[in-house]
Amino acid sequence: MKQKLESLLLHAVETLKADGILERELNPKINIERARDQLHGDFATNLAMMLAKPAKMNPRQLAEKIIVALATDKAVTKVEIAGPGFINFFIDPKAQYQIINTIHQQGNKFGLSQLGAGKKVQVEFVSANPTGPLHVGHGRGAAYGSAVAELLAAVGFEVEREYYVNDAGRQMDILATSVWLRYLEECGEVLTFPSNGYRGDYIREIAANTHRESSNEYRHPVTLVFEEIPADEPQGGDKDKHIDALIARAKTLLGDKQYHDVFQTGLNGILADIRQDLSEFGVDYQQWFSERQLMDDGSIDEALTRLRDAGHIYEKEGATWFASSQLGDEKDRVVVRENGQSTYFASDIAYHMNKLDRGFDQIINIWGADHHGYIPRVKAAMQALGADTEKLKVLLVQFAVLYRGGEQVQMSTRSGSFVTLRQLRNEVGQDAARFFYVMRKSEQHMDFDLKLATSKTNENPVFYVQYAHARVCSVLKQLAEKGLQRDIPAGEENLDKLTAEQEVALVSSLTRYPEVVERAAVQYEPHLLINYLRELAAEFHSYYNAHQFIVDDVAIRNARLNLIYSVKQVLANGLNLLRINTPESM
RNA sequence: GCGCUUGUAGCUCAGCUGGAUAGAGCAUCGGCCUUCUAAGCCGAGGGUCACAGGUUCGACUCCUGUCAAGCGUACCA
Repeated sequence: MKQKLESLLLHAVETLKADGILERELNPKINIERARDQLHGDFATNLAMMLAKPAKMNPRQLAEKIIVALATDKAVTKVEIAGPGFINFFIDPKAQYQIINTIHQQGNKFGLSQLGAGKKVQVEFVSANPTGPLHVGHGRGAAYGSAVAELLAAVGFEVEREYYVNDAGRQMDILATSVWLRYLEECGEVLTFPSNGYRGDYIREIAANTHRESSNEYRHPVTLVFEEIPADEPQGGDKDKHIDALIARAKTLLGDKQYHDVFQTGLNGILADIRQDLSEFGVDYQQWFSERQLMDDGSIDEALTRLRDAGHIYEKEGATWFASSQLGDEKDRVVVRENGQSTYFASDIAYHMNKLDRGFDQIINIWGADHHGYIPRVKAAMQALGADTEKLKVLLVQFAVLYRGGEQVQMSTRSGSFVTLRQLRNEVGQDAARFFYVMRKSEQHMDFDLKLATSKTNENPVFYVQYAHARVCSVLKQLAEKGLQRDIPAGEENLDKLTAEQEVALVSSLTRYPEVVERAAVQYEPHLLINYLRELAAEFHSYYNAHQFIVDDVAIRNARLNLIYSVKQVLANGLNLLRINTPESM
């Protein structure tokens, strides 16, 4: 419909040019939007106001001329000038009603498109360090990232979902050592757990499993383990020196092979948990990409060599630096430390080189907002590698600030005091959690009161949308119980009987669905889809209360049933896209 | 200090990429179930869109400045 109006207007502009009213060189962008108010018809354009100045006419006069030049079209019943110079179009309801038939034909394919034309897009999200279970902060990235991925897939992109596993670095050593110390406790050793170790219960579980499976294989007496280890902070020492010494001790006492075993046990245990958690949350990945692999297969060396060859690398104070400040970053960054170890950033350069080599047309990184300062250096690295930085899109997700009954909940993986995603899912339910996370714009700071979310689950808007779906199902069930059947062709023939205010509104909303999906996908804003579903549900509930569907008049009955069936279909399509269930009864 | 993000109803948030009278949920108040699910509907009150300038036919939306909040500003990951 929009396209049709656009071409009508383009023709009108050409006519005016031919008549000498408009200058030949003018090439206006035709802007057509849906009218917000029904009084203003269905669509409106601001064309006359845009052209008023170059044409040296007042907008309303020009609008009149445009309308005169406009070719007539069956679907357009009325065109009028309004306000400062809007041209409003009123569309024949009959043309709009066709959407109901379209929805019947396309079913769960309605709303899908080929906009993406099969372009390859990678969406990397969550990628939380595997040092503990996912907490509610990660949940937002998980829900948002998967919604973005699903939307892109729906509009025809070939999407690959990826989780970057930070399985290298000091944090992981701390994790391995924490597991080992808990394991020693399982063996019966008595020790003071380092203040900087991971204290969560999940570490004890992993340690207990290890002990069950391997008995005392990794056991060493505590006296040996802590011999000449610098004091921990609570004992007046330095917590970092303390834990680093313990890591080194673990490596010597266990040897490479056994240390690696313990390390791997910890990593696998947590990763398995994360994987299961996400899968249960409706988030599935095609790829789990290991940071350690980049080190082992020489990718990091290769990336640095490429940067060096391109003249972006220099040595200073014993370290190796990437001259990112010349490519838009605030300052240069270390890639290889004085001690010879590469930095996390070096891994990330290699990782992005790898992504580029995999031939994606678009690379989307979804990061926590606390990483925003990181964007310029990654873009700088991509540019230095000779890539188009436009290929990379970083979407930031603000963290939710957690409250419990008005009091802020502090979260720290290290101390083990945090609310896990799993707890949240169990408390508020799968659908509510997903819906809630995606409901708000991703860059919006979010307050999340757990007490409110858990105590008043009925107020969660997800039920409102699901309820609309269930109500339609219920009507269709009632129909069968009354020995009646939905006559689809009869409904199609009588769509013009749908003249009630609520019916017109619903039909108009149904026609919007494909546009909403496209917009939500292209702008990476799944909350637009949520808003749409809430509006559609509201219009349906309103309709439900105002009119009876199973009426004696066969023509009206079937027309109405076709309409509400279409509503159910679109609600289901939208909820499915968001991986939210569509209950048939509630 | 500098940078990024945000500031809209009592609270939590939308506002369709510059359009017509700024919307919804919760909370408050008043109505609607002997007929398809009341997890619903109908209605009322509630706003200096942080503040001040600017850009133009028109600004919650764009620009500048001020104020406030969160985050960042490592040879941590």
